[in-house]
Amino acid sequence: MTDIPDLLGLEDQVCFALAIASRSVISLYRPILEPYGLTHPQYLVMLALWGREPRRVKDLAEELRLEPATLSPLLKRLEASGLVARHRNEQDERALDVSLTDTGRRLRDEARTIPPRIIDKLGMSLDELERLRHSLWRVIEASHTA
Amino acid sequence: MTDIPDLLGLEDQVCFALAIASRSVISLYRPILEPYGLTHPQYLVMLALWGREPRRVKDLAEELRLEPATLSPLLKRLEASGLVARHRNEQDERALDVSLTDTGRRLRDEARTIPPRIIDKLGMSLDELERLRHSLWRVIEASHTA
DNA sequence: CGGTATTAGTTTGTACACTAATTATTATGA
DNA sequence: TCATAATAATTAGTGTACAAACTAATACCG
Repeated sequence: MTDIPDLLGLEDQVCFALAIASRSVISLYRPILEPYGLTHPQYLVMLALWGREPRRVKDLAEELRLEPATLSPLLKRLEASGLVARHRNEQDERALDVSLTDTGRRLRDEARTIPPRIIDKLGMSLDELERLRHSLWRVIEASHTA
Repeated sequence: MTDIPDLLGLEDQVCFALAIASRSVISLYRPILEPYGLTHPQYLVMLALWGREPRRVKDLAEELRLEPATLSPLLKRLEASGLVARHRNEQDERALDVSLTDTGRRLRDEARTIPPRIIDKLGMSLDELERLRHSLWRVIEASHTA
């Protein structure tokens, strides 16, 4: 295996760049989301529910690419914040219907300012961000066929 | 604010794509790192130390873009695994010198197979991955001037 | 020189991400 | 019909990432 190029520099690793980029961008959201009492993962859950509700836990977990084990306490905290309600489904008592409260629905209007503020903070063109986003979904898909 | 474009679709968010891409790629490492008894963050620490040792905690934290609060228990566990040693610096007793053990140094040889295996799993060209990596560092830098 | 500010690393607390196990409900097939 | 397999969501356990607080050592400046 002497012909394996030495690719062990930390900054050579795409996984390292992905991890740092993810964390760095998410850290920009923190001060913006804090006044709404939301963490970034909670914000993503809200985005999913603003898009469509009511939803099953399993359905949300799939859309958010999370394990239900992660989502369960996350939803619990959102419910405790009064943004989300969870009710046992009547047709299938194993399932929960997760929906927004009125408060949760109204929050969408305020949340509309968030993406432009982040884009502003980054100072990158929409083109560039769009290209990045596409290549990210490219690698996500590649990782699922691996 | 009626002229703010509605950018609240979950999949429109670069941050979501970043989070999922990061997690997805990192999940590919898990079965590969498991036989070495390493988690992905621990692997990154090892990469940093293989690059240069001994190191201060603060120095490692900066290179890994981690908080010392995160790195401290992480190093503790690596020390417990026998891969890393931590000694109080003699010139400045506040500081630790973090170095590899012989076992830790030897692990580098086995680790050389890891990046090619991941690249193989992803089935993406080196060109494409390199372009991605560059744009990721681009956004990392942008987030730090924000 | 010595009191105070700063620094290095750790601990505590909270949230999250994954794996494994658990409980209750529903689907399946003999 | 009924025992068993599968499913939905939760809980428990481990590791990690960040923020705040803490302890001990060093730097600084009057």
